[in-house]
Amino acid sequence: MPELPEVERLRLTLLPHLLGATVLSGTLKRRDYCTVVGEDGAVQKGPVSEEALLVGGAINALSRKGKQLAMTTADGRVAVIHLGMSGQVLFSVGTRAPRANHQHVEWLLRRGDETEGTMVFRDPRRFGGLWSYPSMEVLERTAWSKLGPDGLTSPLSQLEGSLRRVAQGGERPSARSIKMALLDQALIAGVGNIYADESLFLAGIRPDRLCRELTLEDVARLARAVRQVLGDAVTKGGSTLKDYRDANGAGGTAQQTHMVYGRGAEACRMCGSRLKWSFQQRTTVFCGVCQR
DNA sequence: AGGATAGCCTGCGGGC
DNA sequence: TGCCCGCAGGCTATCC
Repeated sequence: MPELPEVERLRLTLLPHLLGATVLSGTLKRRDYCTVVGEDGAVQKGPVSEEALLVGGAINALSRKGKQLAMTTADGRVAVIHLGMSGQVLFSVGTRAPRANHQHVEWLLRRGDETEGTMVFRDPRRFGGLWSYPSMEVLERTAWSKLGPDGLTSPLSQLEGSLRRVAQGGERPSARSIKMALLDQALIAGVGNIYADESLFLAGIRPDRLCRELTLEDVARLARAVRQVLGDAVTKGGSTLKDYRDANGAGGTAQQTHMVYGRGAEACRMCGSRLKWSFQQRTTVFCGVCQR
């Protein structure tokens, strides 16, 4: 369940291995795992050129928006990784990566220090994927512009602004529950099921509250909670529930301090009352006492 | 057009 | 022990 903190952690741990590295080769082991986007935004699945896999390029940036990670080469090409729900990107020194099943893409790199390294993208459930763009401009125009402000790096006022639009007194008050809204990447980018539940708990807001009934105070508190929950999780290396690993194979520890996620029917860490389950299309856990 | 829903996909845990 | 079922969820397509 990689969400923003896990992807950010992956970015931070990949950075020292990739910055300045030259892509010697790229292999797509599953043909339909990569989508090539053209200059006009048209998409094409199927056979992928070496160019699309960044071969021959020198990686000069790793950027992230929400849960998407973009690798850029000096000549402008971009490859975007979505981890989906079970995706992992592992880096290893040398020309051979540890073998595992479901390895869909493999890159051989020559790093700045002249040693060779291998980067493998594996994704058992295949909810993730690789997207190739001719330039950052096309990525921004066709995809990232549709995402809301990044939950971690956008100014707090923008997160608040996004939530305000769908709340009481906003431009288009929404009949959706706030839980569903938090999962909407067009509203705030990067929040998934784990951190939506955690943010709502911290803000003291019930997940089934309707957006249009939230007050401006609720919205301000929630925006701050989202920012804090995501930031804390990055510091802890993300949540490793089962699959998640950073580029070096290390797991995170944020799951140890979850207040509600995965704790249905257990005692609330704040008030001791029994946490409740609900299903807003996704499993949701909350405290009926602490959250109103 | 906003909002709800189905479906993609594999691994795993529970029940029998 | 082994099999079947249900569940996990990010995202897109589709329907109402």
